[in-house]
Amino acid sequence: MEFEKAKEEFISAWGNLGSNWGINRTMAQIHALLLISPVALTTEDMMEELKISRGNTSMNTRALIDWGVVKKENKLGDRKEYFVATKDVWELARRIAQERKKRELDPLLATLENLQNIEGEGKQVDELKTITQQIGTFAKKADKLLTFFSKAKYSWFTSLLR
Amino acid sequence: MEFEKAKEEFISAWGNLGSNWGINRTMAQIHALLLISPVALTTEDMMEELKISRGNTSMNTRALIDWGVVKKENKLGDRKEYFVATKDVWELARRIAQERKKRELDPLLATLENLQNIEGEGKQVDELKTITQQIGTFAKKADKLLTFFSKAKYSWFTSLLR
DNA sequence: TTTTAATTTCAATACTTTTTGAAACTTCAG
DNA sequence: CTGAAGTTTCAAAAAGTATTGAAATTAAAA
Repeated sequence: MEFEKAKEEFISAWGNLGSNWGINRTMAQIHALLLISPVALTTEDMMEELKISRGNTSMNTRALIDWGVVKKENKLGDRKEYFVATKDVWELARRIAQERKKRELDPLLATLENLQNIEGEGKQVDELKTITQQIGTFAKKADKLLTFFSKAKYSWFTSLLR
Repeated sequence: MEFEKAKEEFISAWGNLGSNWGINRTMAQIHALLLISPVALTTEDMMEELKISRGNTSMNTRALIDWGVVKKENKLGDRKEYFVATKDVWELARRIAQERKKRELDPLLATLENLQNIEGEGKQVDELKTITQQIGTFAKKADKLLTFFSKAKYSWFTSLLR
């Protein structure tokens, strides 16, 4: 396969994966572009490659920096900002896990906590109590696992498969 | 907390969680409603409780059935269809993992496979090759793990935490 | 078979999210 | 300080997604 074609395919695949994950398409595409670039890129470079506006580029590189998967770089004697992605896939997975835990699991746990003391009795109440309790137990385990995951070494992940 | 209030909170929390996962809000809310209901519900029941249209209810219960987390039930001498959710949280987690693997990981693996033979040489090509290869390795491991997960017993999951 | 209850489909509409682009802002150099 | 290069913000527009509601379909009952 020709290089340009392969590059497009990769960027598009990463964009798709992102949008299934609640990460917006452009953010994922910028990330893909940085991942495969051997050098740091400027806002202009990204705008040009992905045909997106300056504003969009700015917002989404910032979001990537917030996720901790992209860093700014400066070059001496150059006023522009340059961006590079963390190339380590394991590190990337950890960051994503961490961020999603923060956004999804933590609020769920808080709500379930809040639902602890449901008043009244009867079948309906029992059912609600049972389910929230079960989900709570499960979510706490998932939480622990994700916390561990986001601090673990790659070798731990690999060893799970044996 | 009063029962009605708790019920609303739970349905709303589940709906939120869903929409962070690329599952639409209504689908998740119907699911929540069925999860906490001690009896099977009809389309009418769900429409009324969630204030949604007949069409919406129909589409989303069908989707839940496709995901394998809701089942139809019939009552003798009653023409209506009744719906129940799988109440087993572990079973639910497995189904979701399975479905998401199918939708996200499998297509990514296919694309990476497709990107195997990139023509040309130079830094850019090398970088693309390196990254796709790394992601491929990681994705294959994640795939194995998810496959295992979606077939495993709850006790396996629990034992991970020790 | 015909009638009637229930369900599904889908074009139109409402709603949500993303993207643009230009103005405001920041920062550095002269 | 002033001007130029670069970056960020945000209201408005575009694009994408979900929801409605009524017509079409299906299936049980009479």
